[in-house]
Amino acid sequence: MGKSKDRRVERTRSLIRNAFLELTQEKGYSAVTVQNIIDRANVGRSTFYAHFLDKEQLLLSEFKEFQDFLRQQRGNRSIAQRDPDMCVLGFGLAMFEHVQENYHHFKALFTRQDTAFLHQQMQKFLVELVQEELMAMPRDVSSPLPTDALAQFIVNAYWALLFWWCEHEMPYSAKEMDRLTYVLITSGVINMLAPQDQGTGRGSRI
Amino acid sequence: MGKSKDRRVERTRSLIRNAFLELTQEKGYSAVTVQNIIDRANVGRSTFYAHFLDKEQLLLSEFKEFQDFLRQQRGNRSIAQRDPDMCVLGFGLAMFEHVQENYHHFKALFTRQDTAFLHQQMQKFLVELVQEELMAMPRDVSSPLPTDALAQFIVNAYWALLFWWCEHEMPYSAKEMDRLTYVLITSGVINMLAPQDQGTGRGSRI
DNA sequence: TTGTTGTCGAACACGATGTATGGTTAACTT
DNA sequence: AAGTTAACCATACATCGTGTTCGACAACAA
Repeated sequence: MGKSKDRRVERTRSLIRNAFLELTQEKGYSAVTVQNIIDRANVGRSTFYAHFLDKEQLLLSEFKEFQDFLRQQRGNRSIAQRDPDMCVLGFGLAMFEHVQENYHHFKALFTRQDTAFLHQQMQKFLVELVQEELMAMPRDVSSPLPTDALAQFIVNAYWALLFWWCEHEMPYSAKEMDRLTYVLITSGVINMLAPQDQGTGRGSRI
Repeated sequence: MGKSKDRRVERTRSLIRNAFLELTQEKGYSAVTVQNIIDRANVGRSTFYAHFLDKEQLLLSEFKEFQDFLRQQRGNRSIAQRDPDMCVLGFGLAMFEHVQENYHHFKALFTRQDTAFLHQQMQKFLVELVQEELMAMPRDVSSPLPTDALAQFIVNAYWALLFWWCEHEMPYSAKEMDRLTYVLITSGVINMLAPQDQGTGRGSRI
């Protein structure tokens, strides 16, 4: 199971998907119409609606693959066996690397203004993942900020730098970016977790 | 000058503006149509288009007021005479306070998913302001991250917490939020500015 | 082969957009 | 107070994109 049933649906979905990505790169998401897509894909109108409810659903299905990838990366490294230096966002490096590989798709889908709602969607998803990680860590209960706010902070920091990195054509390596983001975040976070403890800024443990 | 010329235009713009804000609160931005607005405002169709090019322009004109407010707040405190504890985002506190006052408008305009492009717009604007502040500060030139990336980080941190705060019906005071955000940011930022110097987390100077 | 299922393409109803026009009235001007 | 301006209204209209429906046909699985 899991394999395709009908070669036709495979073909059609692929045609639509490619046409969509092409057009999005060319004109930006909101400028692309369903008509454009089915013209480029050479596919009947009703066929499109047989596969996707919407232009937006098509986008989200694309975006879901990225989500699955990240969720998988998170699973790969259990919290216990993880390098302490990498523990703020276990899949942070993997995220930078994946974006680097799929640079053009990512830029088309995320860089434009008209896909801003994707950012929100993405951040919401990431916040959940990070929150789970945070909750699995031993931390001061009397911490001034609740876990979800902290997660929001961390995710936004990662996303901000990821976005900047992508907009500026990736001037650093994925590893450097992950490292920079990590340093930028952790010392501040340390203070939130254990206010009495003076963070050294090079602390390897949270 | 600066005053209104015609009472009619004042009245009409106000009617449209209010109808728009009401409807946005009720249905969310994207669900509101021009037809809805002019019905609620009891205004002719052509009248609407005589004042605004677009539904989007109407939104942006609303949003521009917030921008002007922040720019003004920044101007109020010159960088030199500012309390060192407040120097990451000079207008940070003012921003939290302003959002608190216009809570419902803010929530209607920024909290929904379909206005996500406003976030981007807003962050872009804030990044420029923060970047100016950063450049006016003495800092290590060999800093690993360029100024704009750093500004992006700071703005996203503020925005993330502002957003969280607003979504959770403001569980803390504006002052507390500003303080928390400040602490969360600075110690990490210190490390970026002067890597050799070990940040203490309570550093009062950048 | 036979029945099922994906696809085609054309047509259609619907809703929203933005423009144009000529008449009406309220607000400014003197 | 009377005259002038221009903001407003109602209506109509062309346009465009959407999402649905339907009968005919072709590819698929059994």
